[in-house]
Amino acid sequence: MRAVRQGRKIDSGSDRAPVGELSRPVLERLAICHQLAVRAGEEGAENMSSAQMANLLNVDETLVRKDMATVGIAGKPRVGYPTGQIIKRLEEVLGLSEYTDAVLIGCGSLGSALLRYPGFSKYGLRIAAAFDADYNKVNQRVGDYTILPMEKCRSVIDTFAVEVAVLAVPAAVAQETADWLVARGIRAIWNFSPIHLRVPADVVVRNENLALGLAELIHHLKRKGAKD
Amino acid sequence: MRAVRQGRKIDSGSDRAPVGELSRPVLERLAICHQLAVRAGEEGAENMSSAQMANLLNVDETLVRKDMATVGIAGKPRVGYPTGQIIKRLEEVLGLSEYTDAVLIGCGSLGSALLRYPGFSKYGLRIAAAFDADYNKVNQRVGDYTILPMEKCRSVIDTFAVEVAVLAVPAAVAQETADWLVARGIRAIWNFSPIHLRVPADVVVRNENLALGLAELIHHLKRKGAKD
DNA sequence: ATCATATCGTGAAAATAATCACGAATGGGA
DNA sequence: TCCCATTCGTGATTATTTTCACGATATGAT
Repeated sequence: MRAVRQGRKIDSGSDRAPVGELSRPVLERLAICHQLAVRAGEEGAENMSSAQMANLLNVDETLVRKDMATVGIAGKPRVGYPTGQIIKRLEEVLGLSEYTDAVLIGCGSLGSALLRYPGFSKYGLRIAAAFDADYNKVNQRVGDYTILPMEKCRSVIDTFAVEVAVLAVPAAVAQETADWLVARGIRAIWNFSPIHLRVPADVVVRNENLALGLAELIHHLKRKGAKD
Repeated sequence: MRAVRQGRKIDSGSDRAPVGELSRPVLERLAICHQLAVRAGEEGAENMSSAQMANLLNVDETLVRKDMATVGIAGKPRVGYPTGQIIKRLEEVLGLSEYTDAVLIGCGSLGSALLRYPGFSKYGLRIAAAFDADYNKVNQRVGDYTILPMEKCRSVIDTFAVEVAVLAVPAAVAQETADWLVARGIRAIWNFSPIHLRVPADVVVRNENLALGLAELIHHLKRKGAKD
């Protein structure tokens, strides 16, 4: 049996300085470094140099060294940084090493895909239950989950002390759903609706805005095309 | 019947200065401003002030004014910026006003969800066809599409002069699939695999890295929780 | 054992991004 | 009509992020 309580350190003895607030660029690079290290490890590499990582990240190698220093990963001259330590330490820092419980709201096509997405559990997110306001969807099975009616959401949040919600509802009801969740104790929202949510200052929102990604991609494509 | 050729301006007479390279932060804010303006417009607002947008974006209002200036949107003192013009101009700048053709590779749960996602066409991306290497999936219908075998991908790319690919294949084959696509003329990849792709310098990649988003969300949640 | 070289670590400098401060313009009310 | 409050526009300043420059250190070859 496994502890369910999220957000608690499972003191494993190797905790280092808790690392202060990390800025977005740093966090982004660290997450990518984690992936790179995992891949390198799978390919048998014991170490990675800052130059290797920097090359893949398209930044100066100094910056990678600074990032490593920020989270307390030490390298060795002429060798690099040990992949094992990169992976382990970054999983601590990025919060990937402990499970976090979440509820998923909205089981349309995107929500259903997220429910089936194996990556979540790999990255430490455990969907406690999935909900939909549409009674036609309630009781349907999606992957390992049975869709529950919104009425039951409150008790699940309370029972598991869930603080994170994955929001995949239509744009039209995204804001009101977010308000409802916040009122019921949700402290962090991973928002997949194409709406910029307005929440109290003590609630964290990450907008996974596909429109934005698309805009950025197309903008760059056009720029490149124009250039050559 | 509709023109199919993508990437061509449908000269509508209102083209302004083509706007140089926009940095990522600017692009991000503009995309959000677009959404805000759409919502405000739906609620009947003729204008938005920089202060309103800044408040929703959590930045200084000056910055919003600078962004507007960057893309050539003018406001009026005491009134603000006309929502209609914000929407129209930003759709031009962000490339949302003309259709761009794309192929979608990988029709697993995420790929299928993307195929069904109505937001794409709203934001100017037209999926020409969807492909999967798994013959069990070929000929299945997903939304409005029939999954095609990878063998047919090349001819679709050539026929429609497709430059954009949406990549939703498993991590293990993401890199090789990307290489294959690039070799066949794809110039931009919207990557949903949890892998940092390596591509030639003249190819644009946008990594829609869910693990990264999750890491950022959880990191901030922990920070907040520790603070109060 | 010593040297040459690759790579880390870090303070200084440069580049980029965001905010501040304030003048200019506009619409509404006395 | 003229003033006042509001909001835009933008140069100067500050903060943040990235790169540069260079000394320190460990490994492998002679």
